[in-house]
Amino acid sequence: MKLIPVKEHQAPAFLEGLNPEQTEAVITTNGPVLIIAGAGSGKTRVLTYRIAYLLSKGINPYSILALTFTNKAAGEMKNRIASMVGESIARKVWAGTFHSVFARILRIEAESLGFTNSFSIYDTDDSLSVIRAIMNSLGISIQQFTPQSIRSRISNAKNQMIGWQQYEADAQEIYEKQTALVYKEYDKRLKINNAMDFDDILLNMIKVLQLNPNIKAIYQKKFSFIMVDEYQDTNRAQYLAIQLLAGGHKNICVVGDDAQSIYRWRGADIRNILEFKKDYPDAVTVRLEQNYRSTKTILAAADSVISHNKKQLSKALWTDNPQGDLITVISNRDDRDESDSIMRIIKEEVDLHFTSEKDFAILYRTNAQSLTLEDSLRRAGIAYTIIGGTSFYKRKEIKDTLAYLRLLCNPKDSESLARVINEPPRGIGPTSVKRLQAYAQSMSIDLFAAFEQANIAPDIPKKAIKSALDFTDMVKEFRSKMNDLPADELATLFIEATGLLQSLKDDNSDESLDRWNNIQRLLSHITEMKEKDEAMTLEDYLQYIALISDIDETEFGNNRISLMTLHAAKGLEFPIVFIAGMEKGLFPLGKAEFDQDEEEEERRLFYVGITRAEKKLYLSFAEKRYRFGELVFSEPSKFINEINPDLLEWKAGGLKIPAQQYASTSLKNTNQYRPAHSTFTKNTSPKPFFDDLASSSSDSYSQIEPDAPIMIKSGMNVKHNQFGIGKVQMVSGEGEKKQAVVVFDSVGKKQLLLKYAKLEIV
DNA sequence: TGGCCGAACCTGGTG
DNA sequence: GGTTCGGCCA
Repeated sequence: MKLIPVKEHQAPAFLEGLNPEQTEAVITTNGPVLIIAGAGSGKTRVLTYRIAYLLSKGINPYSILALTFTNKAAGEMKNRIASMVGESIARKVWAGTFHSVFARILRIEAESLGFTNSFSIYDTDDSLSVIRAIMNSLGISIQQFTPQSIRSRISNAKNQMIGWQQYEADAQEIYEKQTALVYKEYDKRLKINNAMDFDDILLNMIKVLQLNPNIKAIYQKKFSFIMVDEYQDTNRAQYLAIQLLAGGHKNICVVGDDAQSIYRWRGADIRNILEFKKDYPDAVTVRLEQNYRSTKTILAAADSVISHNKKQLSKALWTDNPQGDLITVISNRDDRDESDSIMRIIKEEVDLHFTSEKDFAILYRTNAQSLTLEDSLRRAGIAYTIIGGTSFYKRKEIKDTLAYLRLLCNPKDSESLARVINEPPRGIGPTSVKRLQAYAQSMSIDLFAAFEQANIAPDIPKKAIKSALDFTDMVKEFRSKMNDLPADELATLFIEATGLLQSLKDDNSDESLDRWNNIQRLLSHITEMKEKDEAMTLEDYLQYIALISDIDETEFGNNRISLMTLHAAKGLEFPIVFIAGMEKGLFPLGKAEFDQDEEEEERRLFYVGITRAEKKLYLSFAEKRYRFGELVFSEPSKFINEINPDLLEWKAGGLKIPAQQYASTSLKNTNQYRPAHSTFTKNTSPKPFFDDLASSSSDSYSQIEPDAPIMIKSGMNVKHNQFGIGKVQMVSGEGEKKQAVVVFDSVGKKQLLLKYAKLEIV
C-alpha cells in the first residue's frame, strides 16, 4: 500500500485549533497509534480531524474504516466529517458500528460461509424465542434453566470465540452441559434459517477472513486506514477482527480510556487496550489529558469518584474551564416525586434562563426507570426523545411487521414464518405448525417449503392446508415482484396483503388503532429512508433496522430533552445533565455489593455519567421506588458520598408532598439539606406521610409494610421449590432487599431475594 | 383447534 | 407494571 505523496509539508489550516497532543494524534497516520483519551478531551474531534486530514491528503474515502460502538457515536462522527468535507465525500467513508460495517461486508461475502446474501439478523428477542423453542423440543426445563441465562451463556461463549464444539467439550456442571446441548442446536437452526444473531456477525466476519486468504487480502488492501473508537470496550472477537483487517499495513489507530470501560459484562477485555503495545511494539502513544467539556467542579467530582477504584491507570485530566456551579443533589420521596422535581428544574431553566430543551439529558441506570420519567415529561408538556430505547421495535406489531418483511426477503427464515403465521389468525394452529415443523425437519427442508407441501404432509386438516397454500402463494407472488417494485411500495402492499392491518382496523379498540398507527409509522419510515437513498432495497432496510435501536434519530437534538441509560450516554455531552436513581441497589446495582470488579465497573459508569455534563450536574435519588411493580425502600447511593462534599449542595425535591424527616437516613450532610419548597413537615412515623393530597400518586403508595425478614444465615442448608437443596454462602441487605447467595446442588450459585425465594431451612 | 384467563416472570446494559 | 406462557374450556 503506497501513500499518495503529501503535497506540501505544511498542515492544513483546520488543524490550527488543536493542541499539540491532538495534532500529533491527527497527523500520525502511518503505523499503529494508541490514543489514550480522557473524558471530554476532544476525542471525537481528533478522530474526525484525522479522517479529514487523510482525505485532504487525497486518500480515497472508501479506504478509511472507522469503527464505533454505538450508532449514536457513528452518526455523530459522520455528521462532523460531513460538515468538514461535505456530505458526498463523508458518506463514502466506512464509518459505523462493528455490527453494521461487518454486516454490510457479510452481505457481500455471505456465500462463502453457506449463507445467502439475504440472511436475517436476529435480535436478542428473536434468539431468545429460538432458544425457548429448542429447549422445549429437547425437553430441557424452562423453569430450572431460564432461556435468558442459557442465551447469555451462549452469547458470552461466542464473544470469547468459543464454539459449541469446544463448549461441549469443556462443559462440567449440569448448567453448562445443558447449555452445550442448546448451543449446538441453536447454531444449527440459525444456519438453516439463513440467520445470524449479533454475536454471529462478529464471528462470521472473522471466519470469512480466516478461511479465505484471498478475501482477507482484498479487505486488508481496501481498508488501508483503520480507526477504532472505545477500544477499551472491544471483546475478543472484535479484537481479532480488527487484527485481521489491519494485519497487512498496520495503519491502525485505536482510541480509548480505561476509566470508561463499562462493557466487561458483555465480554469487553481490558487487556486489548492495555496490551496494544505488545501487539504492535512500534506503536506511538498519544495522551489527551486536557478536558474541554466540563467545569472544574464537575471534573473534580469525577476525579474524586474514580480515585476510589483500585484498578486504574493514572491519569491527569485538567481543564481551563471555569469553576462552575456546585453539583446539586436532590432527595425525593419516591420515583414519581423525583421525576417531577427534574421536570420542575427543567421548566424553570427553560422559562427563566431561556435554556433550550436540547441542552438537557436525563441519565439512568436501567431502562425501566424511563417509564416514570416519560410520564412526568408528558404531563409537564416537555418534548423528549429516548435515545437507544428499543421500545418502538419491541412492540409486538412492529416485530410482526418486520418478521413478515424478513420472510419476504429470506425464504428460509422459519423463525419469522412461525412468528407471523397466525397474526392475524389463519386457522393454522400450533398443532399444525408443529407437525409442519416436524415434516420440514424430516425432509430437511425449511418451514416455508413445508407449508408449500402442506397437502402431502401428514395429519394436516383440510382447512389448514388451504390456508397454508394461500399464504405461500401470496408470499411468492410478492417475492416475484421484488425486483420490480421499490422497497417502500413493496413493503406497504405486502403488509396490506397479509391482512395484519385489516385485522387491527376491524378490532377497532384504542389499542389496535395505536398498533395500526405504529405499523403505518414503520411503513412511512421505509419511504423516508428510500427517499434519502434511492438504491435502498428492503434487505438494506431490514439490516439497518436490525442494527439500530432508535427510529427517531432525526428528532434527536431537535429541541427535545434526551433520555437514555448511562451506557447509551457514553461519547455524548450535554450542558445540563441529571443522573436519576442514585440509590443503593439501583446504582450501583445490587450485584456489585458482592463483587469488587463489578463495583469498580459501576463506578466507571458513574464516572462516564458525570463527565457527560458540561456546565451543571444534578444527582437525584428517591427514598422509595417502584421496582417489579412493588414498592422498594432504598438508601442514597454510596457513590454520592464518594464525591468531595465541598462540591455538593443538597436540595429536597417534591412540591405537593411534604418532605419527610431525613435525619433517619444515612446521609451525612443533613445540615446542608434545605427543603426547596415551604412545607417541611416533621414526621417520625415509619409510614409515609400522606395528608390531604389531591395528587393521584398517593393511592398507589398506600399499603407498604415490608414483610418480616426471614431468618436465613450463611452456612445454613436450605430448600428452594425450584432449585432444590443448597447451602447459603452469604446474606446481605435489609428488610425487603435482604438477599442471599446460595449454592445449589442442581444449578450452582444463585442470588436470591429472600422476600420472593421462600427458602425453607432444612 | 383456538381463545381466554390467571400465574409467573421480569429489569443490567449494547448491537 | 407489563408481558408471556401454560392450562382449561367451548
